[in-house]
Amino acid sequence: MTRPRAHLKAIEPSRAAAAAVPAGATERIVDSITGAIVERRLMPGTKLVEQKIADIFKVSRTIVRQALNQLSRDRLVTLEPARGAFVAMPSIEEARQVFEMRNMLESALVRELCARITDGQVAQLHAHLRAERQAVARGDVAERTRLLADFHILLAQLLNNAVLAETMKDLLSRSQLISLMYQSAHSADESQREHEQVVEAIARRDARAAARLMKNHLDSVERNLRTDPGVTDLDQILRNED
Amino acid sequence: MTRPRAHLKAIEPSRAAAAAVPAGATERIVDSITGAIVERRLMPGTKLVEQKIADIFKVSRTIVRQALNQLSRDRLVTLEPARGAFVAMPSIEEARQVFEMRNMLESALVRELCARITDGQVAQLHAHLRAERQAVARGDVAERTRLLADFHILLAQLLNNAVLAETMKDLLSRSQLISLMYQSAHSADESQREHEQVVEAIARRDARAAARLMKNHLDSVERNLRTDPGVTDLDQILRNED
DNA sequence: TCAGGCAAGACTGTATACACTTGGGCCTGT
DNA sequence: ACAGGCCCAAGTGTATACAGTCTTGCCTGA
Repeated sequence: MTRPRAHLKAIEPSRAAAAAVPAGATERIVDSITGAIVERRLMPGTKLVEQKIADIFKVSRTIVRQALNQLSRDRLVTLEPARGAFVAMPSIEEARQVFEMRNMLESALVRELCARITDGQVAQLHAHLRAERQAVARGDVAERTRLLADFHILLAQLLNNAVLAETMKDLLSRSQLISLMYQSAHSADESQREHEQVVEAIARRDARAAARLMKNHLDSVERNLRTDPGVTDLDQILRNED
Repeated sequence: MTRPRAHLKAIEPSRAAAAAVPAGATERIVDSITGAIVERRLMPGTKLVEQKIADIFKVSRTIVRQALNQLSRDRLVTLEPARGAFVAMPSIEEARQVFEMRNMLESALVRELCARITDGQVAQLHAHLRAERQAVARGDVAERTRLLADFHILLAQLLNNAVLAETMKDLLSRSQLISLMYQSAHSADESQREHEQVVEAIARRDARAAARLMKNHLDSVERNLRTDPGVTDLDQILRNED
């Protein structure tokens, strides 16, 4: 089983984050790589060589290893003993499990939200939807992807539950990795409209409808995954010169 | 704010796990410390000094740091920059959040289980309940604590969902830490009986009842937490000579 | 021509060394 | 007697060195 070649320029410190607190060098690397993965600049299967990353960020391998360990706990990276770290390639079965769990959590989440949400929070949701619409309209892929994921995290945050929100973040980054591996045919446009419907139901405090619409949304995303990976090792080999 | 003194003998390699695969030295340490925490041999707030742990396990600090990092991501350990690692002291608010999330997840879990569980799996549950009863009857505190927690993890496993099961493991160890910090008045006996009721409903494939009973169970556990920490820093100082 | 094996390079895993920060005891001055 | 400040021990944070393992390309022999 061969692996794609690494194009590690993809994770360069990108943002002005470089000038940020020198503390949390590890976190800076984690964020950069996470970003690179969900924004599809690092493809699944790519090998992440410690020394190269260390050079890019001007730190020692010690720090890089810490970062890779964290990423492996988020399941964005797979560590193979004595072989190295690779961008994860979640299986179909794992995808099923992630979506099943999201279904359970998010149905319960919106039901609870209907019981407790304030008008101010509804306004927050509407503001988020507006941002989503704009990003979709102007075809800003990176931004719309981020916003469509953040929608679900925002729902968790509105319950004032950091524990839940953290879990949602994990599930969402895994979901994004899954979507890009199994090239979702689900259009951003469709997702966005489904978000609108969910919020509408929440605004009405209609728990039943909200839960049903959320379930539909998640099912629809999952159903639109291609059952054969859009990204295979072999596939990567054939197109790794682009 | 002063901290209790460390009695780090509590985490000695304990089991014959020492003879296990030499690979996964890090994991061995994580397991030992996790065990020591949930079995109350390490109290919340205890400082975990890297070199001492390294000596106990005969490894370098490098390995210990990896282990402590993992534990901090499980929220069993808190890392304070340049000060060290401490057994976590979850707040009341965090406890609320953990139980709220468990409520959402586990209600949905048992509902789903009612729809899909096989007779063989019901038998597995009955076997587990039998083990619980025996541990409670013979007053084996460590074992009954483990089994009462494993019950919830077993439910997740029966759905054939490793992602969910992993999350449940996390939530359960956090719950155990919470229970021991806020000295639960909830008797093992009562918990055990509530588990019986949940399983009975599942065996009947009565989703409504199962979800309701599970919710009651979790609420009852949470309600029985003392709202003032049973373990305080000060408290620890006063009794740290025992 | 091709399979098998071998050796060199690349990379990971662990230990160790060193710099820096923190906390506490001791000393001094009032 | 007590407050304030200095200094040293303890411990953490990072880099580096070294040992072990895996990969790959080359060479040999059939």
